[in-house]
Amino acid sequence: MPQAAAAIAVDDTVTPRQGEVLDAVLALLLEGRDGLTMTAVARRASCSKETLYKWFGDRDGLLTATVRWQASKVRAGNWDRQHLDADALAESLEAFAANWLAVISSKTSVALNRVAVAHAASGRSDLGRIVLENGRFAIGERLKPLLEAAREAGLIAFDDTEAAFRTFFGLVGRDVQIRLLLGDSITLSKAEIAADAARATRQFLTLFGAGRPAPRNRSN
Amino acid sequence: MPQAAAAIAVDDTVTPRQGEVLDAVLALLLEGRDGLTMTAVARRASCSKETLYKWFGDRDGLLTATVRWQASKVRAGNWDRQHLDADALAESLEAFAANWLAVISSKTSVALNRVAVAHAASGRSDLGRIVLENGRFAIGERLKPLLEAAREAGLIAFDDTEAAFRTFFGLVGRDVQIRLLLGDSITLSKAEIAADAARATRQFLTLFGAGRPAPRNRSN
DNA sequence: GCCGAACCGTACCGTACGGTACACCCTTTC
DNA sequence: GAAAGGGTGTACCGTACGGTACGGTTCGGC
Repeated sequence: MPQAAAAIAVDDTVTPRQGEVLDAVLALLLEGRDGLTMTAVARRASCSKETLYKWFGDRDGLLTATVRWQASKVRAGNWDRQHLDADALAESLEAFAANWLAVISSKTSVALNRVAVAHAASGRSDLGRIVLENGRFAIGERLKPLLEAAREAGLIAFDDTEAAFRTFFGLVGRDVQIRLLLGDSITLSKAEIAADAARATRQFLTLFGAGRPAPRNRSN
Repeated sequence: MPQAAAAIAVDDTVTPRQGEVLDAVLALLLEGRDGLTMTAVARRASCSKETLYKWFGDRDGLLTATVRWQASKVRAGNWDRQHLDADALAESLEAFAANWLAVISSKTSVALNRVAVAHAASGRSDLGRIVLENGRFAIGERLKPLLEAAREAGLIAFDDTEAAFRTFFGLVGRDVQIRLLLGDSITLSKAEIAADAARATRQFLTLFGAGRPAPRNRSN
């Protein structure tokens, strides 16, 4: 059976040793500077190139496995379904926003998104799709139930869940991701992330809140 | 004088023939598929590689000149300073939003941003900086005077102009740019762009409007 | 103790591409 | 009409990198 690579492509069963290899790819990746060659990966992971090709098929397979590997690490926590009142909603939204900001501003996310963007540019857009599904769309699917539960509880009002989510997405992310991808050296401290998450949540509730809107804030 | 390239790097004086070459780069670029080699550019532009190197120094110089060339083409219109009332403000904001959406969703912008992102990944981040300056920051500097004039006219209220702009940016762009960069095949028709621009403007005025807020809209 | 499988390290191959050199051509100038 | 300068087309070089082959080593099973 020559295609051990297929096993990795189909399910996410990764042996510990393979995990080490993928961690080496990640390490190399966020070292940046174009260092991501197959030879470099093999050296870093102390394995042979032949093993890399046996396990992952080719360079794209290795990158794909790495993206999946990283995605499998960051399955973030969910929200608390019962007793959803205004405070709990705001808290959950803030948590989502803060988590999302922390993810997109991490070096790992930036590096992986850059690779995926470059990959998408060259036609075969597998990586782009995978990153999108595990990032933008995954958080959408996780957040939408909260939004709809909050709507049913009469806390917020909207017609189109997708549109509401996209607005939230925009309020949270703003220009952060594109700036980071393009190499702008902004750094988000934990405090800034918390403040941004709170601001975005306030703004979102002002736009979509059903009862009396959240207090207007003019700064930030 | 061996460095004709320096002349292009410093000012934007581009001869018609050089413009043709840069247009060839753009054409090749949005054909995608990794076709952007120096040989391909030379063939497409019917010039010799030697000329390319003489004019632009090296591959990076050619890309940099291309980005500047494209940026010099899209200097968009400004707004009308006198008689700034609520309607004029909304109209100007919508025009900004629509223009910005049209730009970022164009094939050219996507292709150039992808190149710049890949470039930023490899350390030397010249292209990323240039794209950022001509995109994200340029529109910021053009929009901020409008926001501040509107504030002085008592139409909107905010403390931090930059923060207000970033919120507008987020409301307009949402997830469009990252999805396009990652290869998601969303297309924005003129009607959708207009609708999005109107929605973003309504939402922005709801958040920052000083008088009675713009009418809440629950759909879209 | 022997076998085979898995794997490491490394040498090697082919190719693509950035960059250079050169022969030829066309136009302008004196 | 000869010389000079700028440009085209092409052949060429060096290298980096994806991918393969192979000898050597470790280790589990019998």
